[in-house]
Amino acid sequence: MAASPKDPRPCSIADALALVGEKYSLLVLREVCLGNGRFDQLVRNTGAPRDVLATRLRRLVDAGILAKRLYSERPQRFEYRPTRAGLELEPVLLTLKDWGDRHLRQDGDLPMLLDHSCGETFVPVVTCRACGGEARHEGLTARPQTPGWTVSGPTAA
Amino acid sequence: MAASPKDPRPCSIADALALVGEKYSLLVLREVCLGNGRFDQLVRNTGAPRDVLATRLRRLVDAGILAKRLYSERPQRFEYRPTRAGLELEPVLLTLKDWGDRHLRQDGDLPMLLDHSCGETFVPVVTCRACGGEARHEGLTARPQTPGWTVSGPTAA
DNA sequence: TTCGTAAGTTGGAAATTCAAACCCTCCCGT
DNA sequence: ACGGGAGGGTTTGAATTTCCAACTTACGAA
Repeated sequence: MAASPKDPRPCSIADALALVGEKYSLLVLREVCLGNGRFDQLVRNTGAPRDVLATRLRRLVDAGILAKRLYSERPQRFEYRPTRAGLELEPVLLTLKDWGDRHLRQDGDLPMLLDHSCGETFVPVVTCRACGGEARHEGLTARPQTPGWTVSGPTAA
Repeated sequence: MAASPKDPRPCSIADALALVGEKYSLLVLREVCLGNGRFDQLVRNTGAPRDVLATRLRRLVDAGILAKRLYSERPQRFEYRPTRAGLELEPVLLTLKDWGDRHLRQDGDLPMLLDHSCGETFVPVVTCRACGGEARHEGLTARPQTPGWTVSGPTAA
């Protein structure tokens, strides 16, 4: 069956959000990346209801973003850890955190700081792999690859 | 009233997701950043139901992420555009798109390419503002600023 | 034996989502 | 004047999800 006229734009952002865009999923990933991968920790730290958490964890494991690891037999107890693919979502968390730090809080009451191995406090900058320059909206041009899906020129503020 | 024992971890990621983490919100931002800011374009390109879209748009405007702009009086017609704060969420979209491109598609069937002003195809890299090095999980140490909220050491794959 | 911990599952009420239809204002062609 | 059609929503009612509390299972400790 072909694309119906009501299909949305084909897009990797949409596909990614279909996996990790549900409520709590990225908070779960945050905790797991912080090393807090046990069920009860995830409940406490994310605020997710236990049943929703169980559903999210199944989905993230199925998607290959998290892996379940046994940390105790008798009684059997598991903990969740990020896979390679999960760790590669960390840049999304870092840029989101930075945005929240800058726009949703005044000044210095940041709930968490990150130290980089270079010795300084970590602040993320998104750069171009080719030239190393910081990504700016005006420097980017979208080129849709699917016939029928266009964009409407640049958007100035 | 103090923090009840069931409050989740204070976190800018959580705060950011409370604003833009609902279904369709980031897709709306994507379209608006592409210059497709009209209601019917947003319906078609994101797939959001019209009522949900109206709710999301109100929220994003209230949050100062989008602004409503009149592009025609008589009949009055509006279009939505990103504010400065909205544009600053673009790095989140860029890193999410890159993750989706790399993990959710095989090979070269990418639905959209970005050209950078340097002349090359744009691929995002998240780097440290201080040293310029690429952000890697092992190079980052989380330092929670709120008493009672800890992390459990590094997480290796 | 009873308590406590960890990792879920279950049941039912409450909140959201969805699709389709509807509304209102205007512009246009005849 | 009349009948579309476009654009930007709102309304309605059914289908899904979410939420919360309680329950379960499997152990280890006192």
